[in-house]
Amino acid sequence: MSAFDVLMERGFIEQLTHEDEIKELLEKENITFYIGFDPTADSLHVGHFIALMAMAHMQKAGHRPIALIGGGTAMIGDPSGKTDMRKMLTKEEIQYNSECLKKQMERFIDFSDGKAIMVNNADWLWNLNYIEFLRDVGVHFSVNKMLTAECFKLRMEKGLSFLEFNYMLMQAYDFLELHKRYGCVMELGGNDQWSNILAGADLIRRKEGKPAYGLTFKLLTNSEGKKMGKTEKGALWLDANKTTPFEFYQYWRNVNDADVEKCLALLTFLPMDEVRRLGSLKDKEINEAKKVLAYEVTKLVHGEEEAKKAEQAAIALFESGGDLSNAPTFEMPANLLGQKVIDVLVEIKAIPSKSEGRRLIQQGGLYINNEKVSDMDFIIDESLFKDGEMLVRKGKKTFYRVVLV
RNA sequence: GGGACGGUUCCCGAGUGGCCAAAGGGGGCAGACUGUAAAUCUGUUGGCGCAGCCUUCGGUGGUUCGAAUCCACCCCGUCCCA
Repeated sequence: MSAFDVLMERGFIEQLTHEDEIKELLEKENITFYIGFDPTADSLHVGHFIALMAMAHMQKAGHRPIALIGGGTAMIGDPSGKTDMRKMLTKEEIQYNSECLKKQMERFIDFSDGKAIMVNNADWLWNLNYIEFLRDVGVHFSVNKMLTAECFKLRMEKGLSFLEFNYMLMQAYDFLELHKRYGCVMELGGNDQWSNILAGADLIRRKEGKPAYGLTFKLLTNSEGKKMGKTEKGALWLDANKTTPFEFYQYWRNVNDADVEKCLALLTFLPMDEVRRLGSLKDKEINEAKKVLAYEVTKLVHGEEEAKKAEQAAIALFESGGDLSNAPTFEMPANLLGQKVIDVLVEIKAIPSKSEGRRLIQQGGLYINNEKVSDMDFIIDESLFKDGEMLVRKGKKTFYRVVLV
């Protein structure tokens, strides 16, 4: 089975520059392709994870991936599909972020023995000569055409700075550069990158007279078409310090019934027969599929050990039994004993403000050791701790293990 | 550079001297119903020593008993003209 068939069957593909040619190419040859990641934050998130999965599938099929870190393009900022210009990052921030992304990617892709390449476009973008670049690359771009590009549509209403307008040229130039250096013939990316990918492929055809291809992935959306991978705290990060393995596990444990199969196909390596079987489970049964999904994705991102811990914690909290020690934990200094719940919870940062705590109690959403707290002045004392720990529950799904220290 | 219009609480967006912690929607949180799902319904959504008080409406000063609302200057954005 070729990489093309795998990506198609698992539902990765949204658009292709040349469907038939790409299909044939991926069947008959081992190619070099690239995916770019701009270091706009110090961690990758789920959106990037899809791309990494696609990269891994391609690599398994014998193709050579180039993971490009956009240290240069992050200096510009991609306006594609965004309503406003992003905050400009400093060179230092970008360098720091680049290092973080690099470490994360090494966990998913095998870079040993030249099986994959990692590059940073800062290496060639930071020292570009403006005049040379304009004469060399700029001539090949039509402003008229760019203005009609989908990726700028939103910005034609709210304003687009010249800085960001240049992003497309930078990315196109990357593709050309990788083509020359490594014989890279294909760029993959999220569907929001379609215009940029086309620009790069066009540039190679014009300047080199050689074919270049592009392919975009479906954005991870739920059955209502909304972007997935967002939590109340923002993105669902791959970094354990930004999104804990338990939170990460719970996110997938709670996906909509309708999205389970799609997620299994995109985010795990389970065989498609198994994916389809799990996806076809109905009603309560589908919870089994969700457990598999949560476990598998967490395993890929955080490793088997963390995945098991997260699973254990979930069993302990929701099904009773299992090992509680892996549940999210807060430490409570012993000198807080004798104070009101609200004060204690705010102090250990389990809730952000006392007003919120009062609201919780008023609405009957706070439990200690599974008993509802209805008294605003409820006192936390030592008798609540069994073996030095107490279980606080906020609403139905948020649990904290509080440990006395 | 000239002119027009804007900058409101997490987001969108009403408010144009006191009745404004500020309509409405989105999102969030909680409750009911459930399957740790979805949909639906209800409540809630600045902080605190919570029948009261304190801090918020781009910034700084001013007018006024009283300003998100009026005035001055400044900063930022969009549009039109140059």
